[in-house]
Amino acid sequence: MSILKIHNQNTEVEVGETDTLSDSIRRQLADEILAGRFPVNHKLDEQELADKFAVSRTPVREAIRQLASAGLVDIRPRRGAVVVSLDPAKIGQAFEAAAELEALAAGWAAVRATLVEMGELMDLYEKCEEALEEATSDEFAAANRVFHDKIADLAKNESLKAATRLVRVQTAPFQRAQFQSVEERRRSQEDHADILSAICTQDREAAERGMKNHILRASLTVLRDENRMKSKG
Amino acid sequence: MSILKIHNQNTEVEVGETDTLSDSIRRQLADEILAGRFPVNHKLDEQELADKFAVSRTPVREAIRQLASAGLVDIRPRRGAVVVSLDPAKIGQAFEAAAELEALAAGWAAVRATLVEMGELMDLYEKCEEALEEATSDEFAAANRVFHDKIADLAKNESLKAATRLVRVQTAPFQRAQFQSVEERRRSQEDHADILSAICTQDREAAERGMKNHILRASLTVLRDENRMKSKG
DNA sequence: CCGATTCATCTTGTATACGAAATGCAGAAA
DNA sequence: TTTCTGCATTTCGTATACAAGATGAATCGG
Repeated sequence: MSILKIHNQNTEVEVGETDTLSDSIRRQLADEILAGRFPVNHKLDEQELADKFAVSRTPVREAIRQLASAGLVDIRPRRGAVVVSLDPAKIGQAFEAAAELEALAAGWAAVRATLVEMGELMDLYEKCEEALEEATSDEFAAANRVFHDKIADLAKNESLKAATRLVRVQTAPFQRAQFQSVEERRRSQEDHADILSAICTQDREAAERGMKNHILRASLTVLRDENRMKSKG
Repeated sequence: MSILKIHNQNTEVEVGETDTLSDSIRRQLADEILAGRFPVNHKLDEQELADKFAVSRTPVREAIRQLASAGLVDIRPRRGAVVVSLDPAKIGQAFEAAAELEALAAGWAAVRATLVEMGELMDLYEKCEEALEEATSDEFAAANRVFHDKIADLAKNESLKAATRLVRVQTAPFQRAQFQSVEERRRSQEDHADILSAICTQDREAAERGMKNHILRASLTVLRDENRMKSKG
């Protein structure tokens, strides 16, 4: 039942009481990969990482295996694990899929959310609003994520939520850069307003459409930036 | 030639060439769980399984971790892993999500498949046709799965395919019983015909609708059977 | 000069050992 | 009788040891 073992809301990655070393290392490695601190196709040497974290190879191995399940690394038997190469085609597919899955969730949320839950979603929308101007881009990104997660909750389908999480991992490395500009945040928040109102009026179609457009638009922004970065240097 | 094979003489462990022991054990455990040979909430004792497969705890541990990532077992740190309990609500959600994801895939397949690929899909359809009458229910189920997998391929989106796979794991235990009756196979094959023709005429809407109906109808059949089984025994 | 082969080395996969947390039970206290 | 506590046992998490495949360089043959 607790697939939500991973609470990423706090930025701290300390070892909790109930947590195991493997979990801690998995989180730290995931963070590093998603932050792009490992180059693509970088080989993850078990012994090297064990030394780095001052543990034995065992928890490192387990962490790497879990990262492979999450789609962050690729394991070739007896030849080690490498950070997955996210070629543009795959990235595009991930955003495309994410748009559909989150749109589906928004649609279901529109017809399944209770009034109380709508209120909660509004609260989260306002949290984003507050983070619009003054907060750091990471803080806004966090508020943004909470908003989206809430919608996934309101869809009331654990399987869809799990699927969404799976896909979102692929797109995560690129969303980091998204909210650098206040402009982009404002556009994003406008979309959120549309989606929120669609959900609160139980307008399923509008919710779906709004979320799909929201993600596709953001995807295009991100991918264009990515391309510009590449061609520049 | 490998000592591993000699070592495993007395067991059922099959070691492929590229495969690792962990992989082999993961597959076998997954099969057993999906076949319902482990009761729900059954605790997976690492040492016990290690003895059963005549290996050490290490590969068993890795296998269990991967099963957890696949959503088949639930690991509580320091308290072991148990086969997940699939309460009816969760199962329903899984079918619901599967219907949407596969419908999405069918829709994309309709507008993205090449003529050659349509031909290949037709071939797979006919494989199902052949398996309709004479084959065992497991054989038909296999052909059925290949057909669905092909559609997922034709959607040309790796992320969606991965998401579909994730969700399908949850529904797999129940699809086993589905094709026991020839009647049910015929209904299923009728649906396939509709979906196939929609894809081959590039009718996206029809493909989506057909697939969604197909899966929802099958889901209802399965779930009703499940309920009957329960109330009877 | 270039390619294939062999051997040394490195890395992964698996086994085993050990410490620590969880579980279960017995016995005491209320 | 019930519940709490303390201990013994079990099982898990991690460390370490060992075996087998992969990697790469040096050598040999063309």
